[in-house]
Amino acid sequence: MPSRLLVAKHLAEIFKVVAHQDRIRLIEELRGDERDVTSLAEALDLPGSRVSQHLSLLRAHKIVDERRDGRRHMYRLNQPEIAAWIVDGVNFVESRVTGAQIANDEIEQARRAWQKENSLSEGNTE
Amino acid sequence: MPSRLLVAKHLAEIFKVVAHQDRIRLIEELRGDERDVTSLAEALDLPGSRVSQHLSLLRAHKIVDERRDGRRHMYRLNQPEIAAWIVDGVNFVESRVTGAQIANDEIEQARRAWQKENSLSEGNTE
DNA sequence: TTTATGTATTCAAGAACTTGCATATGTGAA
DNA sequence: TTCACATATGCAAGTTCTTGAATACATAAA
Repeated sequence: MPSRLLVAKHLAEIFKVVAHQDRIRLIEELRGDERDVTSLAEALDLPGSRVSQHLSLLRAHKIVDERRDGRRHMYRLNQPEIAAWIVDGVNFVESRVTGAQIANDEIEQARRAWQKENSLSEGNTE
Repeated sequence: MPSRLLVAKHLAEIFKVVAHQDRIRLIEELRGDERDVTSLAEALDLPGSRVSQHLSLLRAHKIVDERRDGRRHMYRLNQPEIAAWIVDGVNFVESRVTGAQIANDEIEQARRAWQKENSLSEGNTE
């Protein structure tokens, strides 16, 4: 089987895992520090079991790592660069969205916020 | 805060559109030139109607543009940078995949191919 | 010039499959 | 036991794929 097809398949898997509002927000929340499930559930305003389900998917795809601390389960990004990659996707949202129901202002604002915190957590320059 | 949620939602949409083996390959095929449906269907070894369905989704999300030439429908990437963005995603496949059923060799090979053709299409004409 | 024929592509409808979510139950630490 | 979280189950909702018919255009024949 041609390697292109295989790679396309695996890429599609990655995209599928990330292609969810809540999982994107989880990755967003995890940019900086590691976090426990309860704090993530509060931040996202979702039931803990749902957050746990999402995290287990992210974990299965090695996007996050888990560590136990007493009865808390701490999660962190396994590959922090993935957050930056997602931010790049915002560029396509922005141009795609012209004339749609979301204001470019809001996107710009959110992008700045992401990037600001991203560069804090990665400690790099632009 | 609400803008973050909105952006996450729109990002998720983009990811969903791209999160399919065949659509990724279509974007791949379209990196260089515009192409007609039949040639894409042959390249991907898929029935034309399926290719057409995928293209119409990509079109709906302004990822591709369509132009008619006689009885052919020519498609091209609306935002060619999206191809480069997808290539970046290969990095996550690669590290995620260690110990899985796909050889890193194959990924590396496919990535080189993608990037080579990408820089051709972005730098000069073919 | 109309009519017929072939070719390129889209559109539509349903079956098969996948994902998301709520709820309930299970596990291990304090 | 309670807290913090994970996992199982099952159904609703969404996606993908197949098939087949519809549209659009080009060309050739009458």
